[in-house]
Amino acid sequence: MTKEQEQKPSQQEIPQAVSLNDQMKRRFEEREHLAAAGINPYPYSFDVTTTSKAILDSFVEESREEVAVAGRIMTIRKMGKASFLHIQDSEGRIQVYLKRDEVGEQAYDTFKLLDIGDIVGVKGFSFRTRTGEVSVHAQQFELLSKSLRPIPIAKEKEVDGQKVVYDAFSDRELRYRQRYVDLIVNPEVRGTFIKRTRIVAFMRSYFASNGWLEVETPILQPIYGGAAARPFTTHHNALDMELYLRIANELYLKRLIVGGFDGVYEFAKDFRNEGIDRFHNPEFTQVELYVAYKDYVWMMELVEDLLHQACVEVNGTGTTTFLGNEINLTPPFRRLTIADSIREFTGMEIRGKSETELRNIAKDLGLELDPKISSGKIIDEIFGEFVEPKLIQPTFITDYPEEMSPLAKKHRSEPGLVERFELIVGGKEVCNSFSELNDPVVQRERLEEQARLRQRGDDEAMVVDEDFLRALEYGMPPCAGLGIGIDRMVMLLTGEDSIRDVIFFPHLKPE
RNA sequence: GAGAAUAUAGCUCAGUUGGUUAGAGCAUCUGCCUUUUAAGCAGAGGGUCGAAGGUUCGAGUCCUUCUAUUCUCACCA
Repeated sequence: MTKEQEQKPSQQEIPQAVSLNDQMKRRFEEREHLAAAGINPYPYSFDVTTTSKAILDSFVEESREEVAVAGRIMTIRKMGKASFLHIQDSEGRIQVYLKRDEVGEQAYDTFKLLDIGDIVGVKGFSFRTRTGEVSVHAQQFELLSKSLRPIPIAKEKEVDGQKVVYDAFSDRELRYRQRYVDLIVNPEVRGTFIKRTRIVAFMRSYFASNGWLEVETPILQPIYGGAAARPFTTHHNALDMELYLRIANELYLKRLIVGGFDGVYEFAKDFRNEGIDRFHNPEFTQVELYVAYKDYVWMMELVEDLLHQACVEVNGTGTTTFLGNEINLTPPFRRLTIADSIREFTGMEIRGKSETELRNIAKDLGLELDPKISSGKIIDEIFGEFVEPKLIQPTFITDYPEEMSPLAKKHRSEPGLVERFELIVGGKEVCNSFSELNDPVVQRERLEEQARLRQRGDDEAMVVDEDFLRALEYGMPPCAGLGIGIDRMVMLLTGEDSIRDVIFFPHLKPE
């Protein structure tokens, strides 16, 4: 501390880092006033006996049920010697009626110092006001936490049964940067995230009830694999080695199938060093599931059932609205091979075509292609451009070219293809699955082909993972694998149209 | 990475072809009000107009650069 600072006694004890407007200054002063009056602005606990929702749900006229609730003050209407306020807890809001003659003059004077945003505890009884709102008639109340920053006030009004919100806190940047404020002020945000948790919990119980094992595998990986993507790189100091944040956990889960588990799954944070938009966040959640002795046909049925049940679980129906379209998730979903889908939407036949022929087809369709990309990628480009955006209702696209799918097993009857499907909903990929390749010799060939693509300039092609190949050489049973993007699935089931609205703290550049 | 839009009070927004001291509603403060609910009535305070340069007698407004966000495209299982 410098001499200058020492000599200047800080009268208000306001942290320098906090920039103050008049409202904050006032609240800092109020905090001091309360403390000076012997009231701890941050006491230790409060005995809550019920919630706002429970009071409203169980209200019986004239019963004067004793309650103790706590929550954040969201509205205040002072009318001289009595006041109304709404407090908000985790379940919703309830109105509190505070009368000087009831709580005492001292307590009422303290109340008059409080602000919207403060957290209070109230003891009293439930009753219905003259205008009909079930409320708590306070007999005691106390401050539980003083709020020093003014929260954005959104006022609500019922007009013809419709709720109209005035001055809603709507600045997207502020909402994402200060999600805590967003959650306080915008109740539907809380609802979306509760649904997210319920969706994950439902999937977890669905998998567990089949006897499969939830596992954890490394996030820091010496060799990244299991998907085509650029990784984040980091460094381990003690070992002095490069490590990668996983782009997928596929290869580790398959090692566990080799190890003898019949079914394993992991809800995994994956990291991909790519662009950010409303469908991509650099870190995102994916569940991967591997089940021994099953194939991709079996997995399609599982996906249909899982998605439909998850939708019913959170929405009460099998339908949802996604990107402006009504989506019906009632099984069965349409199944279409990728070649048939391209024929349906472009009229072009890609089956059995050479790389040059495919390039010409793409050219005829008006696609400009990077000359480096090979036939699998060309098909993927055609599909992504002309087919995928048009698949609104859930559709399984199946039987991809071998080259696009180095970890999938070759098709049992179609040469050059693999047993793989993606589920497309609303024009977006929701999940990806295959009959897993378990022939170690073929797997080595495929990975070596990937290495060649990599040399040719495809920096998303996979790397040869010798330990993974060694595991396969010990023998992996036939196996079906599945990856579901949780963030997109939550978007689908909640109707949110940006990934930022289903991730609490989406990635933003620093302020 | 490219283009477009946006950035004004705590929140939501006005602000004309550049022209006195930058406005409104809510929030805040003071006073009144013991069943209100977008409570009400009377008064008051609150702004480095995203940042930095420039043009001009004069810039919230025009120009340049920068920053962030949003949207579109590119990238992207």
